[in-house]
Amino acid sequence: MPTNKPKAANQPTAENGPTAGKKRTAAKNQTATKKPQVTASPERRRELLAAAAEVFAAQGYNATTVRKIADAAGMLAGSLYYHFDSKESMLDEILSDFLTELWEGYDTVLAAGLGPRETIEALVTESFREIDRHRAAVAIYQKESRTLAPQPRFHYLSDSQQKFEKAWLGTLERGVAAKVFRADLDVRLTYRFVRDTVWVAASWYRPGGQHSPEEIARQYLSMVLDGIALRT
Amino acid sequence: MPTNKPKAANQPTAENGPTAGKKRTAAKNQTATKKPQVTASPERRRELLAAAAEVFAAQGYNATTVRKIADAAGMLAGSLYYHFDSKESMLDEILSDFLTELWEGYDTVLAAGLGPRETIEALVTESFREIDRHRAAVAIYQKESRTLAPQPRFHYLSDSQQKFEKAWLGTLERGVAAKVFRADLDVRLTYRFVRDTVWVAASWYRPGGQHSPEEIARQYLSMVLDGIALRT
DNA sequence: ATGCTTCCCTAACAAGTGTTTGGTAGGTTA
DNA sequence: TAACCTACCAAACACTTGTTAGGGAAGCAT
Repeated sequence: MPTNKPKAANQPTAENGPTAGKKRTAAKNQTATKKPQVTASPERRRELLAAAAEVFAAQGYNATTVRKIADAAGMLAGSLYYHFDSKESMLDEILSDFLTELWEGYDTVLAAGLGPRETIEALVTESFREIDRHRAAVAIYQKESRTLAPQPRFHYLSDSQQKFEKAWLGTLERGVAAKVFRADLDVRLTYRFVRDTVWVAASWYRPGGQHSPEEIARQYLSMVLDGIALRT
Repeated sequence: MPTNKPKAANQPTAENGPTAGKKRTAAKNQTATKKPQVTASPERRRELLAAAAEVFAAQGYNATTVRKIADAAGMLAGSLYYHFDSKESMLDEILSDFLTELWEGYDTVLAAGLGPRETIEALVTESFREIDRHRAAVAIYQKESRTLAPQPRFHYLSDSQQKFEKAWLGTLERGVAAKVFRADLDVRLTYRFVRDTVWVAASWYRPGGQHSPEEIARQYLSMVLDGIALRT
């Protein structure tokens, strides 16, 4: 499954033509297990991934060279390949680790059988907690997910987005039906607004700031649920 | 779009000179008019910039090669340099053009002497109109502004952000003082939420969709001002 | 015809890209 | 002691990147 990578840089340029490849891959491909190092300590691995995530989040994935990552980790570029088999697989691991943890939290909330309003409140709070814990990963997800999702390797991003939409949209609709939320608002539009605002917070949130995730969630929910206008 | 065929080439570069030194002409200073082509028709220039903006928005600035831009424009990479003197200057022109137009609209609104709530409404509506007209530029701005702003060349991005914050925050505070907005919400947090949600819309908005900019603004304002919860 | 201008192409260059190969210091085990 | 494994470095390789020279076809003015 993770074996053959299209070597050079992708590209949908219709015809790769006869002039394309220069016989680069020197018939090395036979032993299936391409995994380079499984023996490595998982701790060092996580350290390196954390370093990489910071750089990815700060500079963007494409603008980040493996040499910058290695620099941040205090080693040389080539040495990274003892731990990971490509730059892309680092990104992959960062994102899938994050999403796995995220959905653990979400699924717990969704299985709790709360009412619509309480579900929204719990989801938002949980989201800000995830931002607190995976700031870098969330920022990367925000910036790159749209470009990555079409790639087969990152198909789980699309899956996640669909699950995401289903959970939020479903809750909103349930709330409208239960006369907990207003019926005159476009549910899909509302969903987009809510979703975006929550996650964009990763771009300005700094852990250890003056607002805890719970406080931010409280303020945000107050705004979205009750509005900022003063009732008269 | 006529796909360019001339992708053969790729010659073996006679000697990969170990004489690496040879610093390229940095020429970073833009002290005076160093424009390479002023003679070019401004119309073609805008066409090319529009094409570039689309690719930048879709793939990200760093992930976009000048060859992709040229492809989208139906020409070859080198030909772009007849119109622009660098890839960066294309980005520069796209962003500064957008911001110039944006502030024309904003300044008009701010000078109208409206009340706090009406000012917010007008700003939001104006923002969605700008998204409608400069979707690509807004998307680029969203993705890259944080990385670009520190660079001297893009210092106007920081300026704009400060003006932006001043206008929005000022209006919100004015509204709180006038008892038009709630006093128990953190104004700075509210500002961030509102700002982000408005602009992130550029990532999903498609002109010609089922919602006009004005309709989106209306829905959004309804949510932020009055909340989505049903009043009982 | 000539020259000039506009706009693009061909072909290259040098620096930078992700990745591979071979080596090796230091620890652990036999 | 030797063999072995882990985690890294040094140096390259194959390709892509932004950018530049030189040239040439088409149009216009002289």
